[in-house]
Amino acid sequence: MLSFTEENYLKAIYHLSNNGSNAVSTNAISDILSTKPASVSDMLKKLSQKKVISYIKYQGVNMTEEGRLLALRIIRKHRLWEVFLVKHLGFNWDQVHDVAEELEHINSSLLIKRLDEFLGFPKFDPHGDPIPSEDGEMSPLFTVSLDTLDAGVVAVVTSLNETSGEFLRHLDKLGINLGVKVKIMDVSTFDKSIELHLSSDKNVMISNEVAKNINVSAE
Amino acid sequence: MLSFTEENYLKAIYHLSNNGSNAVSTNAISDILSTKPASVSDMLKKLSQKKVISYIKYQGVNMTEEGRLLALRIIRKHRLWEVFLVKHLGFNWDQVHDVAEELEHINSSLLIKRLDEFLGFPKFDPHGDPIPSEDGEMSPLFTVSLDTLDAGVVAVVTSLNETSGEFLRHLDKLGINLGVKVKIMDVSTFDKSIELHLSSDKNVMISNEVAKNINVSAE
DNA sequence: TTAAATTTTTAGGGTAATCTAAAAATATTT
DNA sequence: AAATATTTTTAGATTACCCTAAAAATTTAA
Repeated sequence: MLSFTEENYLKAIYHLSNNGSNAVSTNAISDILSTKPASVSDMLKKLSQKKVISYIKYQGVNMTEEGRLLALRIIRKHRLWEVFLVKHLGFNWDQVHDVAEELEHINSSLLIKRLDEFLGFPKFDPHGDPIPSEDGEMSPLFTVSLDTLDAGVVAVVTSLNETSGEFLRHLDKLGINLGVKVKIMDVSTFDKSIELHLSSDKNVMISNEVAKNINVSAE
Repeated sequence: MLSFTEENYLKAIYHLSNNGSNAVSTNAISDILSTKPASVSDMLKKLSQKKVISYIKYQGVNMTEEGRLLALRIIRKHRLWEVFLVKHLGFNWDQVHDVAEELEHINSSLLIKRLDEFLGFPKFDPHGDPIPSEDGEMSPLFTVSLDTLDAGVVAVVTSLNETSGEFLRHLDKLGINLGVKVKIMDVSTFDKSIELHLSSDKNVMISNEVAKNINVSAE
């Protein structure tokens, strides 16, 4: 059984390792969790003893299969709660993250089983990210980031690489949401900023930086 | 802002003081929370500094108005979640307590506002206990415990004084639930055990001990 | 009303998670 | 490949919560 804090470390490591494949550095973890590298070193020893990561001093961290599964269970809970908050409690997609961050640590397998059922076994959360099954399986997303597409291509926004409130509000202002269909009108040769035509019939300009953080499935 | 643990102490004190009216002893708190009296003494100092209780050494604890309100907010969350678990996730009334005990500490006023709305502003939880409003108001329950009634009286089960799984399962076996109408058939002069006639047309015997823990509203 | 029993508090420690400062290992640059 | 810079770890403290053992206050009983 992992503590609240241990669960947060494990989740951070999972995200940084992209799905458990890469090794993760101490500093990267301390950055994400806003703790000091020294604290991370301490925690890595503990998680290593609990066999959820494999850890060689100075060599970074890898997840064990057990750790990967535990992380996916937490992510499953997080994303199911997000669906509940948006679909049933009328939350906005940029309001759910912090609350889901708390709810994901509630421990009750019955609760999650029933919540999943209640929600109709959703496969994706409100940001378009896939919800892992109880044994860690996920529907893959075949997506690319907006900055890789050429003029003329039509695509649908499916997920984001940035979840800060600032970024989400910026997108809201532009009228860009999950599920919005966009057409690439022009890619500037000057700074690679992109002109988009939205399904709302509006044209907007986004910087290359913004485009990098928007994932779409091309049609 | 109170910690998870501080919230649990405050809630325990609230319950023991019946709604903030009586003084509460250190031992009573340590019993309920399964900690040692020494730990309680430590915590009382902290809660006193935070002005949620008033505390004079060796004299027991009283809640401040601020503390009473905070306790009621936690109880409000607990009971709203219980309604959600039973009404929407199909939990049994004897399965909700532990999960609600975790959910009650999630901090988001928007979440609770929306949950209340989603549930249709319920006034009572699945055990028949009243749900406090945001500013601590509750619908009063005019109830008596079953052991105070005489033969011939008809009443409806509205709440319980015991919430242990054992007790709840015992009642389930007997066919006694919230909302069940009971008629007192006989009160034994030997051990004060009571024969009940249930709305299901069954007759059952309950001990005086059990009767003491069942509250009813007499008709 | 004094002695005994009980309750409550203090003193001193332990563990989990955090920190700062300094040391050790690794990586980069010249 | 030696010097420098960066990353990571260790050492030593701090805070929150909990413990045991002993002391102090209060309550009960003889």
